[in-house]
Amino acid sequence: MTTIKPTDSELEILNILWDKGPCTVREVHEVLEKNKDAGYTTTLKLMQIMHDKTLLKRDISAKSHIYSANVSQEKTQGHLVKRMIDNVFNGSASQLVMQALGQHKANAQELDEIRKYLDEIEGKK
Amino acid sequence: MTTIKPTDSELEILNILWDKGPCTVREVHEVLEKNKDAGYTTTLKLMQIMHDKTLLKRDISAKSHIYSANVSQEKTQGHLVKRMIDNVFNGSASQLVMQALGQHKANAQELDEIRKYLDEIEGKK
DNA sequence: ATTTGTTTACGAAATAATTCGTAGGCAGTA
DNA sequence: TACTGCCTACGAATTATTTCGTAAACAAAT
Repeated sequence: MTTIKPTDSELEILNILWDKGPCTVREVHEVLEKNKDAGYTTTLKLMQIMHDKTLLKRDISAKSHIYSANVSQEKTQGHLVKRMIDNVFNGSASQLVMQALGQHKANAQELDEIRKYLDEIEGKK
Repeated sequence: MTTIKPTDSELEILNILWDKGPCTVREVHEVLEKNKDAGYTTTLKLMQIMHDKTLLKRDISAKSHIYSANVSQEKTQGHLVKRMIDNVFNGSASQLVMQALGQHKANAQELDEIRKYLDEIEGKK
């Protein structure tokens, strides 16, 4: 089993690639720069390392290499949530759910979605 | 604003202290040993560092110092969940909730608790 | 009094993550 | 051709985290 455990910096980059699709280092870097200041080669190096770890794949046929995520957003989110349930909530998903809802007030539509999802789960039993 | 961001090792120790209350290093270490092997002084050092960071407080009146958590479990869980919502789920708590429920099948009782909690939230509007 | 065991403190090695300087390649332009 | 700008690769410094060896203090037991 492959354990997906990106660092915070890696996650920032993955988020950009999930959002925008395949990008050059330059494009990723420009998005990152909006929130923090880091040198271009720092971003480059990070993405190269992520490629080594197979978190990213790349197309090097052109001069500017094109990187894209090699792990799905859903699977990564799933892994991270599972880790949090185990390490922070002693295995209780419902505890996490309640903390999440308490933390960030969801709107009525979101709450409905969740209800529907609960029905779905319960229906399957 | 104090940002609570314990590392994985620190979280293991906090979990023990939240569970058992104030403990000596020895007591914490014995629990840790069940799951991994690490030297006693490693645990000691970690707890000293956590004390420096004010994650723990301690009573040094006796020879064996007594450590306890200096951050509440609830608040820490809250911070970590918020971080995850922001960094991994683009601010959508409901996305996290659904991933959590998909990840770890909750039992009927847990689902009920969640429903009740949803009602509570909605009732307040 | 000496030994034994348990404790803390300290320092430093080992590992992991982040950052960036510099060099070399290559394309476009003066 | 020579200059400029942008790209990758590489190596290394920096910072954070984890690990542990060793020494000193102290109490209990021999």
